[in-house]
Parts: sequence; C-alpha cells; structure tokens
Amino acid sequence: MPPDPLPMPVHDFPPGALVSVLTPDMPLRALDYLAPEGGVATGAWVVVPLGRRQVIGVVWGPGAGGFDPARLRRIDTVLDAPPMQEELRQFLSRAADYTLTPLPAMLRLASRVPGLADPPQMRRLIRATGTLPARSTEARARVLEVLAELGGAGVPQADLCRAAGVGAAVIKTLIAQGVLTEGEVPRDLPYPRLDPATRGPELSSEQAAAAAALRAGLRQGGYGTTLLKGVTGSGKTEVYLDAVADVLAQGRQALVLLPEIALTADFLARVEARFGALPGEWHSGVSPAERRRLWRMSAEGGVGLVVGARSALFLPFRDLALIVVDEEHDTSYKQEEGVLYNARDMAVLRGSIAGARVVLASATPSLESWANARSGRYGRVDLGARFGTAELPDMQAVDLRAAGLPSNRWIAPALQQAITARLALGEQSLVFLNRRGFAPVTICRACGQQIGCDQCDARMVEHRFQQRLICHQCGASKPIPTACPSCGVEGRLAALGPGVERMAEEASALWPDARVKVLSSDLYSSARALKEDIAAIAEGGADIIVGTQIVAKGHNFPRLTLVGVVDADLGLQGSDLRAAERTFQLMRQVAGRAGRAERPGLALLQTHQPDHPVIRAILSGDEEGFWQAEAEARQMAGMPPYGRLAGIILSATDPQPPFDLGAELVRRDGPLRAVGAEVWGPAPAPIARVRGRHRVRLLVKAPKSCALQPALTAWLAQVSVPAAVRLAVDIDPQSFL
DNA sequence: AGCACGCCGACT
DNA sequence: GTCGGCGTGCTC
Repeated sequence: MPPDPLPMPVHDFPPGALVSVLTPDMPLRALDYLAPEGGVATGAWVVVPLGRRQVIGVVWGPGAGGFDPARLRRIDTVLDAPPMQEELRQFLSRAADYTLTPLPAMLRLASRVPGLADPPQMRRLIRATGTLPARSTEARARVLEVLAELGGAGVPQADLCRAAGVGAAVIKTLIAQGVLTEGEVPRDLPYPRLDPATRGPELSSEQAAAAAALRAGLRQGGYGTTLLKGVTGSGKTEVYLDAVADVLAQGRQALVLLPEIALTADFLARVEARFGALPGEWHSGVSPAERRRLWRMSAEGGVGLVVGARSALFLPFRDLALIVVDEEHDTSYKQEEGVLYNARDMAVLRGSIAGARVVLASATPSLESWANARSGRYGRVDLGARFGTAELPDMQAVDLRAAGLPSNRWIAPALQQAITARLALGEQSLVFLNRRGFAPVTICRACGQQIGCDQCDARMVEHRFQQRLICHQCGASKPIPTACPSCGVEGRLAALGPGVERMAEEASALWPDARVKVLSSDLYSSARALKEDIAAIAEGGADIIVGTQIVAKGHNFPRLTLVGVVDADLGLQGSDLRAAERTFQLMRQVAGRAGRAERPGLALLQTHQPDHPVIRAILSGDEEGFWQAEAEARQMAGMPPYGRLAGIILSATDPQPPFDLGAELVRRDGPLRAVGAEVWGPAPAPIARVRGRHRVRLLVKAPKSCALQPALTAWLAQVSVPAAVRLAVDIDPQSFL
C-alpha cells in the first residue's frame, strides 16, 4: 500500500508578503524576504539571494519586520522538495536552544543532503515487452537473460549494457523491433516495503513480555521513553524489532540509531532476515545518490525503517512513531566537533516533539538513563536471562600487586595458566586492553624526554605494525626515529607501557604455537575488512584474540570461553566523572563475550585495586548496587544527573587570548550566581593544544532545576569574543577535567 | 607597481 | 558560512 500522496502545502504567504527565511549560510539568525509570485508556504525549501550568492533556506514563519522595506529582496525559487514539517522545525529550534547552538547551524544538520536543490528527476529504464526478437543472437539473448533476472520495473541502459556485455547498438535495435521498451520512472524510488507479518524468531516468554510492553506503549500513542535493559545475548534486538514491526504494520516510520557504522552491516542483515527487505541506511559512508533518495523518501513516507548514525535524527520523517537508540550508553553518541550534542538526548527530545515512542537499549545503561527510569520519567523493561543456555561468566580478580610481574610483562601467572588451559581444550581466549598501538610512551633513556606531538600536548604512541609514531589526538604521525629528537643521542629510545600490539607480542612469546590475532580499529582500512576478519576469528581463525574496545561492541565469538582484562584499572584513574561508570560498562561487556554458546566462560580482571567499588561490583554482578552507589556519590557532589554541567572551550593559535577571555568570564559570573550556578577555571583543557590551537576550559556547575541556558546566554553576552578566539559551549559535557 | 595574505564587516 | 574590500608587507 503506497503512502497517501503528500497534501498540497497551504500557501499561507501571498505574493509579496514578508517572510522570515532561515538559511544554513547565515550564521546567526533568519532574514526577512518577500514571498515570491504564487506565494509560499511555511516550511518550504527556497532559494534566496544573499549578497551576490544564491543560497537555499527554509521559510520559517512571518517576517520579523524592522528592516528597510526598500532593501528587502524577493525569494527567488520555491524548490520542489517536501516542505519541512512543523515537527522538525520545532525540534531544530528546541535543540538549538538546548545546546546553545545558533539555529542556522542546527538547520545545516538537516540540510546536508546532496541534490536537495535539484527538482525530482526521472530516469530512463529499459524493460522487456515479451515480444521475441525476429532473429536471436547471442548478445540479444544475454540482454533478455539479464532483464529476466534484474528486470522488474526495468534496468537503466548503462547497467544493462554492462551486465550483458553488449553495446548500446544492440539495445537500440531491440527497441526498434519492439522487443524492449523504454519507460520513465522517478529517479528516487520508495524503498521496498518491509513485511511486518514475516515471523521473527520465536521469543522467550520474557522477551515476549518485554515486546508486549513496548507494543503497549506504541498503542497508547504519544511520546514516552522506555529503557530496555538486557544483558548481552538476551535478545534486545529481537524485542525492539518487534516494536518496529508494529510501527510498520501501522504504516508509520521507525528510526534505529546505532553508535558505529561498523555495526550497521550486521544489523542490516538481521533486518533483512526479519522483514524480507533492507531498510534505509543513513551514515557518512552512504553514497550521495542514496542519501538524496533516503532524505526524500523519509519525507514522503517511502521508507518505513531507517537505520543510521546520529545524524539520521535530522531526517525529515513524515510520520515518525518510534526511535530506538541502541547501545544508548555509547560515548560515540556525543558529537564532539562542530555542533555539540548528545544524540541520545536529542532522540528523546525529537520523540517528545514528534509524539513518538523512544526506546533506549543497552546492556549497561548510562547512569542518566538508569536514574530517569528509577525516577519514573522513563519506563523500564528488563531482559535478565541470556538467550540459549549460556550463563554470565565466572568473574575473578587477579591481584597484580601480588603477581610479581617483571617490567615489560603484563600477563600475570593466573591469566597465563588459564589461557594455557583453554589452548589445550581448543577454546578461544581474549586478551583485552583498551589501548591501541604498541607502546603509549616513547622515552629517551639519555635525557628523559618523551616524544610528543608537535601540534598537540599529547604523547606519540608507537604503532609497530605501521612503523610510525601516531598522535591519537590529531592523527599526525611520523616515522619512529632512531635518535632522540631532544638530545640527539642515538639508540637510547625506549618504548614503555603496553598497547595491544605489544600484548600480541607477549602472547606469541608465551605461546609460540598459538594463533594470535590483534583486533584494533586502526589496523583496518574499512569496516568491511574489520567485519570479515571478525567473522573469520569468530569461526575459529585464532586461538588468542588481543583486542581493544571494538571487541566489546556486540560481536559474537561462540568459541570464546576466557576473557583476560589486562588492566581493569585503566579508566578508574583520573578525575573523569564517568570513569567508574564507563569502566563498569566496558568490563561487563567484555566479560559478556565469554561463554556465549554452550560453554561456560571465565573472566579474569587484572587489577591493582581488587577492593575498588567498581571492581567489586563487576565481580559480584550486583549492577543495581553499583548504580545505587554511583548515584548516591553523584547526588552528594551535585553532579549529573543530579546537577547540570556546561563546558566552555576557548581556543586560539596564541595561548594568551583564550586565557584572558576565560578570566574575564569568571570575573563576571553574576548571571550564573543569580541562578545558583558556579564557574570553575580557566584551566588548560584536558589536551591543552590540539592541531596547533591552544585550548582553555571553563566548567559551569548548576543545580538541576535552574534555567541554565538563559543564564549562560546572559553571562556570555557580557563579553565580546575577539575574532581570533573560538568559543564553544558544551552542554552536558561527557569528559572534562 | 603588483600581488599574496589576513582581518573585518556585510549579507534581508 | 562566504565573499569582497582594504590594509600590510614583500617581491619584481
């Protein structure tokens, strides 16, 4: 059943009326224009003159007035594109207010579509008529064969020639003979309908109950957010796909957000298996033509399910009923460059404006979502049991203080014995270390200097496979020198500390006959190569896997029965608010890799602090206890989610101006104090120099209930930012010092 | 004189 | 965001 045609837009502005047009090319605000001949509707995509350029924009509402009428210019063209609905306009407005981002920058996120300004185009397709050629030749037969296989609505001539290996002349002749015919179809076609009636896998009673709860929410209609908490392997995906099926059956639209493009291929395959066709796919790796098609189809209702990265939140859905944020705790949902926003929070905002249901799915929810579920703002659905027979692994600490490891060795005897035992059984072991490269520090034994990045205040990490030192901050790299860059002494440079590459070396030395594989994002040029390698490893292509956090993200290793965490303390150190939470999540996920099939798993956590509350909570499996304790600590400190934070990042090529501006802002903290907020700083940002820019950071801490954004606006309005200094506001920062 | 670069303001 | 205008400073 095709969607109803779009209603004709009501041209609420007659020709010559004063309208406000928002363009992504005008950084601060909307400008007034005159409505064109024929009038224009609110939300219409238009082309307007701006200086000597022509830019696209959206009719945002009635003009503000107050501008010299003689200098007003007229809207040039009303584009043949689906007008932006009230819902999306309101979402952009509210998101701009929340993140203190100028509205045009927000609009940019919703208008980065190739070919947005192009009118819908037709393209020629070749079809068989059913008539047979007067005389059959080999080439003609091949053409008909290809059409029979790909046929359907028709095939573009270029594709047909390529597939059949014939020239255009063959096609031309066959058209002349009436064997083939040309037809015109819109260039951007609706996506194949996903069939909600296709039966999914049999759900366990617990899964069925969870699915029923989500369906009940959808039936109730209107906005609502549910935390779907399920341990790794509990079948969360099947449960929320059941809710997607319900949405599709109603002819409405669903969006599933995934934290990483690397996970989409897997997910698309699951959707295809479940619904018989592929959903729309939206992320930076999708071709421009496909992006244009999906953008249009999301607006016209020609796509039921969209799977995408965080930017998919800005698609112009016609009738969005459900947003799923999978792995909602994942830090990559936080956009850290340009417009700073958290896609999980924006999903909840869009859901509330669109009147859609939001499902936040995770095995290890963020404390924010956990607290929102506890307070009743979100619903909560739990999936406890793991699917199939496997149980959570047995988890034990290995006390590194008692292990007596020599320097430059990191696998303690207890872990070593456990791996040896798995090798004897033909089972897989995972050695987990969340640190890419070979060694995090290169130090000169002659002068004591460490090799740092020229552009950033960060240490260069040795990557031995690539034979280079790489800055993990800006990506700069240089060959590994033989002489110290500081003192010039030859041959005294030493690589200190472990990275996954070094762990692989240690494993190969300990078990020379074992097949050791390293899984680290930097060793793969494409998501596909990574996926293929993971599949090969999962099927038994390695005895010992040495990996960074990419192994923690949803890949299934059925033969894996042992996880050794090299350094469970990494992430507990430092003063990051969320260090304990993140360590807890990561450890739970990694431990969840072991023993997913029928074999029981064992997880060994190497630590210097076996009594640390986080380590204890992981070992005991008392998740609720961990969250309760963490929540209390945050509440006492007035920290999120029981208080609010905003970061101000000031950067410039010279170190002094950002610092001076920061100091001035701190002196003028009146508007902040007025709402009970305080400001700390200015302090050098965690990485004080990135890509040659010096960065200074202020941190604003406010009570939960205060009107933080207006206070910040009033506070920042007191100073004028020199052109050389960039000021960015980061509401709800993820990481700070 | 001729032009490369960078800073600043305008853009309805 | 993007463009042009206009200053500085350097080279032919």
